[in-house]
Amino acid sequence: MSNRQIELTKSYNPQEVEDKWYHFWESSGYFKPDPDATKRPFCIVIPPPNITGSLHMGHAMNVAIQDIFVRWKRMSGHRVLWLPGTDHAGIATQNVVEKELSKEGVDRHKLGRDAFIERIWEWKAEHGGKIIHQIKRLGASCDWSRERFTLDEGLSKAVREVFVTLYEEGLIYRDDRLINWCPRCHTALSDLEVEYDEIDGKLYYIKYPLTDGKGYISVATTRPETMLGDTAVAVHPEDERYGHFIGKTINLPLVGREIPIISESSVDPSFATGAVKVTPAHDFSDEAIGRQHNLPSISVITEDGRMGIAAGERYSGLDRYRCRKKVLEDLIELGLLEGEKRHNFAVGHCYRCKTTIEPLLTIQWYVAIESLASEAIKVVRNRKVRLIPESWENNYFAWMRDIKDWCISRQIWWGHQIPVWYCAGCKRDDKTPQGEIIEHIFFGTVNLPDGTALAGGKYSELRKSGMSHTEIIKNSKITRIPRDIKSICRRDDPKECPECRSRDIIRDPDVLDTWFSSALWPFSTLGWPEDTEDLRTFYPTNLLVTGFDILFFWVARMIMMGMKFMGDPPFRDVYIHALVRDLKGQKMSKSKGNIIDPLLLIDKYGADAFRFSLAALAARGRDIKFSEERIEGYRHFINKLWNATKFIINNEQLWTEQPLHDYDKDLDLPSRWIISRLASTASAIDKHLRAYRFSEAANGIYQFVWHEFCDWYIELTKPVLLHGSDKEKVIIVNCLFFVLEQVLQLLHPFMPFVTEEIWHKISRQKGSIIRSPYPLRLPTYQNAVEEMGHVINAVTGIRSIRGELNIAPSIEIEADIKVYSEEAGEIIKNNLAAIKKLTRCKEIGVAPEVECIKGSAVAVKEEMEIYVPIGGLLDIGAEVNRLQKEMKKIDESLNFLNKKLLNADFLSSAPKSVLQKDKARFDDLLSRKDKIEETLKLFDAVKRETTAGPK
RNA sequence: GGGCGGGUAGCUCAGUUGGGAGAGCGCAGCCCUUACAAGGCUGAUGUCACAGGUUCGAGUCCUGUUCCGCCUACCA
Repeated sequence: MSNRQIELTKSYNPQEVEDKWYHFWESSGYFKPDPDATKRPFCIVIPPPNITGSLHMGHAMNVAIQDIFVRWKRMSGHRVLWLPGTDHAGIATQNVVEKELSKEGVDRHKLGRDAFIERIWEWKAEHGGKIIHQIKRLGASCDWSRERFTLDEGLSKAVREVFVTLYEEGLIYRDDRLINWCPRCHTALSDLEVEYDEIDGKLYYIKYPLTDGKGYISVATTRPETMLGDTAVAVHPEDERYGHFIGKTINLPLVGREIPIISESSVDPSFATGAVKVTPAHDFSDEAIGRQHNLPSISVITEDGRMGIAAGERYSGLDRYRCRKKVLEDLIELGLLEGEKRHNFAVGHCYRCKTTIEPLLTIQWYVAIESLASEAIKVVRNRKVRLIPESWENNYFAWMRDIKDWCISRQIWWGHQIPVWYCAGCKRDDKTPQGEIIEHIFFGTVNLPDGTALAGGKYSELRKSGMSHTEIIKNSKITRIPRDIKSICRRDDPKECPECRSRDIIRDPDVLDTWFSSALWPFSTLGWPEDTEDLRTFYPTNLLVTGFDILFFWVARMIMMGMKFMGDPPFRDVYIHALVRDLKGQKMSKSKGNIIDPLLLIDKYGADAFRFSLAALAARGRDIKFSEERIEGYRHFINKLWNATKFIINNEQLWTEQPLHDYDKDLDLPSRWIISRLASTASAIDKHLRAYRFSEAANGIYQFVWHEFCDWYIELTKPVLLHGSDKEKVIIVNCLFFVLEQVLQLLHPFMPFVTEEIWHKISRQKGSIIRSPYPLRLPTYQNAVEEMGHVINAVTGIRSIRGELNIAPSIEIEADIKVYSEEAGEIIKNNLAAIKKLTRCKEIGVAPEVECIKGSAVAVKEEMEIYVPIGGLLDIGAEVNRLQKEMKKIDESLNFLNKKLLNADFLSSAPKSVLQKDKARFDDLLSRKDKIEETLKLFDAVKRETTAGPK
């Protein structure tokens, strides 16, 4: 037996222990996969957070769920790897550092590409670890020795390999198309990176005069400035108002261009004027019309969101919004603005900086997505990849069906630069070198030794004027490389053109979409393209935990790339958790100011309470409205556990540390009961976790610990500890410790810190709870639950009487229990001490025949009637009231059951088990009804006596 | 316009194959019973959105209606 002195503080103090245990775990290597190769591997890769980010509720939810799962799997005997890392987040990171630079009055172009990238690495070293540190505070048991970053050497190699392979197979190509352009970030964006927000705008009606002078046609537009690039007006072929105009031409106001009126069935005649101006270079639907009708595309807006030369001298150089104003003014002056109307419509915004997107005609790199997508659809369809909850499958399929080629080039510097070179020396078909059509636009101007200032020009000319190759590259803000220039794509950086040996090769300045590297995450982090031990062991990974907001951005693309390059999907299960919203159900966002900072919650309540709340709230497929009150409740739960531990440890000197098995035949009913209940709780939790039902798992253990272990079992041990024999005490203390240990283990995945802290307070345990075996296959004792039910009924019966009749706890009462069976009587008698203690009774009589004494309160339970004689103290009216209320309930149930049992159809078609259950219940209710009726009669007699008065 | 999810106690939400409606918080009453007042005991509260249907039996399955979210779409 132990003679250690263990002291527990009055309440649990998370701040004091969390850091300590985290360091202990990490430094002891517990987060690394178990070296035992016979264990089944289990692997999760973390959704890499953005290095510029800081932890928000979404991350917290995501990380908490993964850690619960990982810790559970680790304890269940798996060789677990949870692989962490971060994402370089091209645009976001570049924006952050650019902002920092602008405070110093520096522009990235002044700094130059290499120096700027160097600067970002410095920033990353200083601030990039912030979110990792925050994830650790949640208790995340990631293997940090394997932490990866999307711009790591290894991951970059993977990106290069994938790009070159897809390029060689023709699945990566370059094309001129209309794309979503952010004029502020100065880059192309993929369709997914555009957010559409409804805005209060205006619809302007503009008169377009016919060239033949016979009237005009009115068009409606939300963007008048784009009219400068109009190349047609479209009307519906069957529109009676306009049919006769088709084939005629318009004299485009302000520009003077003659443009045709074309017939286009996609035009809705009922909307606005029914005539649409067509600007193929600045509107996606117009681009489609333009292609169909072979219309020219005239770009009138530049990459800066200003009007270009093609917009005409009057407007060139103006910002797009200033130009809109000016166009409108000019139209008014000409009397061509017919009117304007309020109009709400959706406008695309950059998801990073919220600037209004400008559709621009540019040349970009694309991934041909169709063949990749069809494989990715297949594996979800045949459930090689399971989406959980399944309802996301529909969304997934819908998106994959309509998927468009993926624009992967970004006009920024931070990221994986595209491994493509263009040779200035190679000759084109007309024998002129390619360098003559490669155009450079400089940042500012470059002064040549002869004094001329250059703002850019064709590569060949710049070379002729004396600039070196590197000078040209360094000063280029924009490099325009037309599509017909041959590209050189290599696994190694070429030093010269493989065809003409020219050293004037220009690398494509663009970098890849960050999601391109994220798409490779599940295998690039494990070492691919090298054939590593980790890759062989852990790929395909078992589970991906993510929010639905990146289902398409990331999950779908990982599946595509996994299938393409590994021939196997990157994970088996995808658990898609809900979004965390505020109490009103609104998305948390900085602009709404409704953000709850998870770190503040951890400071205030501890990581365990916070994690437990997240788990308890994580019902499948539903958004979570988060409230602080809820955490408070779970902090109380931790405190409850802490105090139960205190009680148990107070009796530590009686703990023999022998396996409970040794006491098996001497266990009393409450002990057999609590162990049986523990066993079913453990298996229920296991079942729930397997099915990703985190809330049920959390609530199950909560219910057990608080309302069975603490409310009943610990209370029931008290009389034994006070009055029992030494042997009884030893047994019950061993049982207390046994249950506590199992409870800690069951709870550990949910609340790692407090369970580890308590685990170490218990002397028997060596090492960390983190690698202790998760409780499964615990013993259960036959009939223990049913038998304990009698004890509980007796106690609650007496307590109800006390409570409802307001008998002060200080008053000790007597009670009589009339039992219906010998077995029930035995059980009650065997546990009488406990029942007395829990009901504050000084005496309880138990017999099959007990008669109701006058002035007794009555409770009728299954298998027993309880009488509490309180003589003159009894308020007969109140007691009659109470019984009548109970009668009413019983009658209602009886009616319901009676109807059912009289129904011939029910009797013939319901399963036997249901029938039997209902019959038994009916009989029980009926006998209870009889008892209560009897009692009521008795009271009636007493009442009459009292009213009649003594003679 | 299309798709998805949801309407269950005062609030926030559970409710896995159809078989007597649950939890937490809040509320009311009584209690500092030597682990815990961040606690204990007792109690009250529901036309499971509405209307039909299938079934012996529906919160649960089907159809329609309605309200609320989210995603998606080229009404300029």
